[in-house]
Amino acid sequence: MVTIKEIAAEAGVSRMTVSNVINSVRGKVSPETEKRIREIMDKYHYVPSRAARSLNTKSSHIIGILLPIWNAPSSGLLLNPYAAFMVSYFEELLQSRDYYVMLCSFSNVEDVLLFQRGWHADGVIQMFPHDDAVTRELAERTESPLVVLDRHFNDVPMLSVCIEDRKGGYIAAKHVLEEGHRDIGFAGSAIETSCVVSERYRGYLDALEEYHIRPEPAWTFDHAYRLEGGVQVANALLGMKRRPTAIIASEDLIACGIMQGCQENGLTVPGDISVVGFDNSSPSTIVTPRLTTVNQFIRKKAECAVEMLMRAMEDPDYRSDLKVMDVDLVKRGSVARL
Amino acid sequence: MVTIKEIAAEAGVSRMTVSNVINSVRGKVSPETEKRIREIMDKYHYVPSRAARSLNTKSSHIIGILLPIWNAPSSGLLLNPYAAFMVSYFEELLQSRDYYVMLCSFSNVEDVLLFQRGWHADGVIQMFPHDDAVTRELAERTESPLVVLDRHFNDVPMLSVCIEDRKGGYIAAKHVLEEGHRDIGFAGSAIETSCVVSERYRGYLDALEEYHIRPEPAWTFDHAYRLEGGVQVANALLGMKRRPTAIIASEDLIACGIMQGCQENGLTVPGDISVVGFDNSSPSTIVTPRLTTVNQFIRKKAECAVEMLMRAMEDPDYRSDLKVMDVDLVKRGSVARL
DNA sequence: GCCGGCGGGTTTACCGATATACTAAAGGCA
DNA sequence: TGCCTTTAGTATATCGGTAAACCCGCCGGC
Repeated sequence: MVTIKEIAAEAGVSRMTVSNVINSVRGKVSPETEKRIREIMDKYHYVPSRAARSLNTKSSHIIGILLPIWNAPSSGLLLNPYAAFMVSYFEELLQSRDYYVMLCSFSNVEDVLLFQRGWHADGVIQMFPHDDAVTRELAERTESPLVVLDRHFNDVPMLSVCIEDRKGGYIAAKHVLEEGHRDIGFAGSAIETSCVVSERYRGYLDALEEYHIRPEPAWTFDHAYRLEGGVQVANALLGMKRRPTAIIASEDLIACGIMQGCQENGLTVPGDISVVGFDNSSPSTIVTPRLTTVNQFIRKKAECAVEMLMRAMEDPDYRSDLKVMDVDLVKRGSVARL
Repeated sequence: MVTIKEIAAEAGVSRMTVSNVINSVRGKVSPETEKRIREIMDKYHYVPSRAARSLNTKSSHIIGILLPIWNAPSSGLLLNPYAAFMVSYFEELLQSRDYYVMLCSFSNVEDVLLFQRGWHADGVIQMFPHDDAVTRELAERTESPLVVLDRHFNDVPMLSVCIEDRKGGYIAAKHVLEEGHRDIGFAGSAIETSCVVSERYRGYLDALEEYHIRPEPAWTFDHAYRLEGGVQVANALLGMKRRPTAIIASEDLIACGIMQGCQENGLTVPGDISVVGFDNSSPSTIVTPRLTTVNQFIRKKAECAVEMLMRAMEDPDYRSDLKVMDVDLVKRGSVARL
């Protein structure tokens, strides 16, 4: 593997001159010399070593994507379609700016600090902050700029990109209300502990209140995790004397589970029950009927997070900000007019 | 940020002694000295710099995951659920061995070489080799061990992990044959150009031949890409005077599209038409009825690829190998007995 | 004629670790 | 006692770059 030394030797200049060519330092190298050096670099397909570079410049060009490990191994976050989209967008946006994505699964804050110190990551992004204590500690102790998705604390300086969760819950419920539904349930993964879910739930309550409807406690389903959680909700629904005519789910996958559970037991969607999802992720178009869902602009969210990170990397005073991204409703086939 | 120098100074030893502690070199440091040094390292939360390390050891501990860019940006590979699983498993398996996953999207071989040279990646993994010319060139020019998924050439030394695609196509078709079907179609994304798909197609033909059935050309659908491709196949099916009673898809998402297209037009699955998918990826459990599909052991495949890579990194002579992973059929609800 | 500035370089030190070779003291054995 | 081996280190060079300071010739201005 050819190094800057060999290039310099062959060009008959010092290494520093080659370095100046690499970094396009203006007014340091004559056009002829530059041309000569570039030709030699091309000839040997020379690429400067990132490791050697980062040693001096204190900039590794590595961005860590933090993937929390929940419990079992291979509970990998990427298994969530929304996360997979996110990572994919991050990779694209960052690589185009010459930053590279390194994945880092972690179970506690110490793991992250180890990662940051070891790789000298220029920045890190945390997705799915499921544990507030961890997120808070991370925000306080991180050694390079951190952008957190979907969570923000006002009492700690931190950079966050969130979405209008409450509005999302609201427009989902409002939509079914406008379609004539009055008996509306809610199914969420962790209404109590997950801030995202509780906000969505509050939005749902807001809409009901607007129509002077008191929510029926039996129709609020907590701890409905992923597809199976949705199926269980459907089973519970099936056993009820009086059922809601519509149900709002805190995530698409839960909505899909509800649809599946209903359809497998003779209830049609949206004929017997209307369902609204949240995220507009890939499952929402796969099911039949396609799912009406609250759309997050994932791409814009990713762009926003990257912008924040880049700015924080340049400006050491930029360590506290919150961007809240809008949401809208994608009407597809899972809601019927009553 | 504290470095080895400060640790050495505080411990009153040379940096080399600290280095020996870090690397647990036996018989180089007395137990007392080691204890003292470790305490100081802990006190400062010292973590050795990977960049500095890799400069000398020629081992960066970076593994690149190559994500081909097909055409438009954000055609990101991770959007494919199978790919997301794979990357997630790689990340987990590699990090537990102290190797870190760096994502690298690329549109040509030159991009990959730049990546490898720049980061001194210890190894790279290519997923979704859609272009044989690129894969071949990559295998020839790669600068660090390369493991290719789902593609192998016998005339080039290369390390590959494939699956029994032909067997997969065969058991899918055989299953519906055993269930009494005789009019069986096939829908694939790129039968001609994608080796994976063409093998699956051949397996399908094998099964038909075993039952002395001549395939009906009108029931072979090529260029059915992703969900929409499947929907289009369904639409084509709907317009036919004589329809197959079952259809084998080369990927789950296509199968889901077929199901959706049929269900939206009054055809029931599996009542009117049976569908078999391929991959056993997340969409297969989301749809109703759940999809009968050919299962790849994705986790095992990932483990196998990682083992190969590790071995190749140790043994410079290990540069040609092919592992073919088994497949089986997951019977769910999308196939009816005729 | 002298000084300052600029273009186009070079020299030297350093980033944070490791490899290699070397040393000094202690222990084993004849 | 002398020689060899082992233990526990140190010294120095090096990995592949970059930062910072310095150098030199030339030109323009006063």
